[in-house]
Amino acid sequence: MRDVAAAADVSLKTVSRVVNREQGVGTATEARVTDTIRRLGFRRNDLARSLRRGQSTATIGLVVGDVGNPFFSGIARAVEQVAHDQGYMVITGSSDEDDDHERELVATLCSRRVDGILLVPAGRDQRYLLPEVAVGTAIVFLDRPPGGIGADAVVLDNVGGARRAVDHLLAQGHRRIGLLRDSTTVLTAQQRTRGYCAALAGAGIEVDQRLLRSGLHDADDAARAARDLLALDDPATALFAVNNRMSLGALRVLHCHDSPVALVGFDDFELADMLARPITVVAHDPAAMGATAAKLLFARLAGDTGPHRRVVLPTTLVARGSGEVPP
Amino acid sequence: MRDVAAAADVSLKTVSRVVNREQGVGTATEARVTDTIRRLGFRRNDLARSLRRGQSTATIGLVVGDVGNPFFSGIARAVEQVAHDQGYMVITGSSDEDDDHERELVATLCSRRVDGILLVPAGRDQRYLLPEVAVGTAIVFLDRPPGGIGADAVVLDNVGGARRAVDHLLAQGHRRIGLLRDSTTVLTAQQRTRGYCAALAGAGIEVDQRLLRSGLHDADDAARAARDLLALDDPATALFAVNNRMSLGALRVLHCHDSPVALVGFDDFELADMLARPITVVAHDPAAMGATAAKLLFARLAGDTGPHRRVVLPTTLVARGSGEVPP
DNA sequence: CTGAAAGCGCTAACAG
DNA sequence: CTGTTAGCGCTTTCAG
Repeated sequence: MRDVAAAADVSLKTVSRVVNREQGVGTATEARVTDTIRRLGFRRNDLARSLRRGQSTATIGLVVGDVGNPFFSGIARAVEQVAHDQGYMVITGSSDEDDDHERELVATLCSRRVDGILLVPAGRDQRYLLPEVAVGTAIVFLDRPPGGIGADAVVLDNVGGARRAVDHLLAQGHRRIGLLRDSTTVLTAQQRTRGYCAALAGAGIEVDQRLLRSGLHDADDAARAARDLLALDDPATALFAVNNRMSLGALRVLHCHDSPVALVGFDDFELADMLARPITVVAHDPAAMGATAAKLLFARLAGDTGPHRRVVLPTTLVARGSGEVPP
Repeated sequence: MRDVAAAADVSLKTVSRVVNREQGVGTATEARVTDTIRRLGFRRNDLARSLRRGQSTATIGLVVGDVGNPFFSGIARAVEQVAHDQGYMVITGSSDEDDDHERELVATLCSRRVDGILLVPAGRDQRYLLPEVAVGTAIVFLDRPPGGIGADAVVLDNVGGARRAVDHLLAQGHRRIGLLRDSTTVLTAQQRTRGYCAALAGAGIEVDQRLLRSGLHDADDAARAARDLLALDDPATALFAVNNRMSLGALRVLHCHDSPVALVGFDDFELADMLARPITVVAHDPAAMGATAAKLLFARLAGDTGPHRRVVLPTTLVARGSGEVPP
């Protein structure tokens, strides 16, 4: 900028005015400066700008479990869209559902002075965020509510959705319904398990611990667990998968299984309706979740200081076949 | 930092030393400073740090067509992983395959002084990047080679992959093979069309322009075009879809079509093998592409000044059924 | 309409 | 082992 000023024979401030389209620059001067800028290939340094202005880096952070998972990439896409409309960029990080990794990502984002953070928490305790909140960083939770602190959150009706899924299986006459779930620490898995238990309780069925498989990290784990459940002395006749990866594993097993086994999965799939055995799911809208959370964040950045809000998005049971198999 | 220095009764520089774990601070002093930092909730401002050090913001930019598309989110995930290993974060942006949008995103990234950019170009001309390259920003192209400038690139064997796909259909006896492709400006679509034409030429078949459908922006467009092709007086007996969205549209049509029509698509799908009509695809590895490109970028950032490299990743034809249907 | 000086939060270079 | 000074590239404040 100094170089531009020297070359155009004006003061630094004048260049700054031109760059920022401020008023009060003579047309001739402006033309000369604009020209010099182009000639020298000058580009404003937004780092320095943010530093000096002391606020708004026009950047928000997004921490999800894994951008490679369509659920999260759907969120990411929507967030990016809203951010772009506001002139913001987004730094995305995947926590791999790991507590420490989550904290590390958040810390880095804060060090870079992002204006706000959209967080899908992996851990159960986000008290580590208290200093950041105090400093004024806006934070909105996605998919799972905050632990140990108050904050805005956009979540799904997990208990209700799971309950409806399992009720649906019960209505088909199933009594032995296996549960496939990932890490027990992730709150959504817990809530969906609650829905599962509530449905069974509603039908007067006691939960058989052997039908509950936890700590499954990926589709392969889920597939192994599904095979297990179908090989029990008193095997499961139906499966409830708490998320898309669990469903994927289950699908892989059921696809090669002779006697039909019922399956309902949480999270929808792109090709769900065109499968050999179209899968019945608890569907919801990841993009709506991302967009809602992002809008909430920008409302906070715009000065909204109302009480913490919790938005609960609905889920719908979409019957496609795999859930309508009798025992 | 000044506050910490004052509160701990040391100089600014000493705090800086502690924060950066530099040598030469008395254990007692260090403890005092560390304590004060925690007490005051101090966090180093990486913006100011980057500004002062004059290099490395430890951030790279990634511009893709649409993070919501599994092809791109697979890339994003791999890029993020490599970046994280290097202590970098990544700012991701979706161009929506729009030329202007691409330039705007790149400009913003440059203003933020990212150390490097991974770019899936939407447009055909990236000469606008010349000033950035001159300034030292590292740039690696993904999926499509640069236009008008020299730069590293990681691409697929598009012509070869498409040719094999169409050869495969020809081997089944097909003579009227429809082509579904998106924007004609996107180079990958052009190359895949070249492969299509080459295969037909190899079989001594002239290209029928009515079988070529271009400018399809999404799966819905592709579905409409596919229906058209099957409703011709002399209808297509097979379809070649140039990417996952085109395939999706075609699948949707073929799924409800009585007489079987052959289909081969470029890009693999997660559930491809479990579909009612398992889809034959030209498969490749998006994650490998992202990782390779990211590693190339970091090699450049580490000082590699060799000539521009072009890495061509292989494609494989995976026969699953939809491509093995006779006319 | 234009410019000079000060300073954002930090680190590099040099003292002590 | 610790402190002082200058300055990264920009904007803000105030004075022409």
